[in-house]
Amino acid sequence: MARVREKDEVADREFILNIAASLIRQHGFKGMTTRKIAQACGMLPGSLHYRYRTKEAIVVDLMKLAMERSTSAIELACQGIDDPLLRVRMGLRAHLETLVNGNDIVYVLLFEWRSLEGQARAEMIALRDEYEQFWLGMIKGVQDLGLLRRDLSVSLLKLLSFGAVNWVATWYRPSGAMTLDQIADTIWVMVTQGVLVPEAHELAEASRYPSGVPSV
Amino acid sequence: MARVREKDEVADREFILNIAASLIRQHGFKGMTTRKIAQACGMLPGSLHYRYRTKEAIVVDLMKLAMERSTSAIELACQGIDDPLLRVRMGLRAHLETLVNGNDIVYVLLFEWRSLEGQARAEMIALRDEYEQFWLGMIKGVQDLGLLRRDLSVSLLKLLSFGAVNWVATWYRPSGAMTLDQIADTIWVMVTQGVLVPEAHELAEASRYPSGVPSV
DNA sequence: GTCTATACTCTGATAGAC
DNA sequence: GTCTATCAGAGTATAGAC
Repeated sequence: MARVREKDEVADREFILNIAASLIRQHGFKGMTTRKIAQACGMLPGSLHYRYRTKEAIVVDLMKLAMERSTSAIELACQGIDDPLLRVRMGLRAHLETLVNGNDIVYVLLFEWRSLEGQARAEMIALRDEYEQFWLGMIKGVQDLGLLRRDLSVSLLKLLSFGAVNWVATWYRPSGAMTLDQIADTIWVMVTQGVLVPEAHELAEASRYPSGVPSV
Repeated sequence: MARVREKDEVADREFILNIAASLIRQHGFKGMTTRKIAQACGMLPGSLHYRYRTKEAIVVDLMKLAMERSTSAIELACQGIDDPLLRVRMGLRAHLETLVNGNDIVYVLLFEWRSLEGQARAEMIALRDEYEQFWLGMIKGVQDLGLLRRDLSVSLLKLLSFGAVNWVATWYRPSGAMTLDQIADTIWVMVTQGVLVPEAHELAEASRYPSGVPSV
């Protein structure tokens, strides 16, 4: 009996949080109201307040769920793969998929954590850093094989490729011309080998700012 | 007399919009209140309402200003440069600089346009598309020289590199370890030549998803 | 665990004096 | 062009019945 109850609790939690995430994505944190969540869940505001005592508590729980989902999706995708290069490629694809194909929970985690303040915000930043640390480890696996250019900062590469991937969520539509596989493959080619034909690499390296350009 | 007045008007406009952008970046569109803007401008709410009849009108004007600034910064940076490769490199650097070193106006344009609804939203999307079209032209200049890999979509490359650049605004701090020049150069190397040593390009190309991985 | 009813606060916007 | 004063609505959160 206790087990059945527990299952229902979890299901309700995800149901509520999915709706909350969708509303936050549409209207932002301040634009999402507890009334709207309750209504979409078929409850009245007072009932939702029984589950979550404050609006902020909903978002904190939502982001924890997003972190769990994202991390486990990547771990699953990399399971049993030893080649560090392929691990990154698989992880990148898994990250992209949970971001755009799951629901709005991961999107909210990545784009709306600034909405939180004080303690809740610090907590989220810590969780996010942990997640990015995970990525850093994967990239370092490639570095340890001596496959990374030595003139580039690893943590900067992490942030830049993270940006290319996460930004996809701002424009991707399932009905669009590009499939997720095409996008993931193009990111992979761009980041690992660059977008220029090999013959042009020298030209790109040689391009220098004209004199007189102020340093930014 | 009329000229002096006009100068004051423009100055006031930018003053108000800078403050509004800063507040939106901190609290989101809904979290920014007209009262807060007025207070930070040393006005009372009624006075601000005389300048902008609705809250949405403030944001629309703000985004128009952001677009003007961003476009003119890039045009200035590319002025007199013929090499398409260098044009992109200079434009990218200028875009990055107005995004993180100017003030919060361009940030709000790129990250908060979803806050708008209806007519105002459509207007902003049109302006943004125009801006991205400008970038597409620059990238096509490189393609016309035959320097771009032919297996990649140009508009996808635009979106992906746009993502890598724009995401910088979410983590960059002027006091951080990286200078803007370092960041811009690393983006350039990553996007044009890739982050792997040339010897590893073959490995990256050869890495294939293991069988049994469902297509996403 | 859900409902009803409500207290309290903040918000965008307005009207009219100066 | 700025101020004072204020309205009507929406927001979070609460208290207590069921």
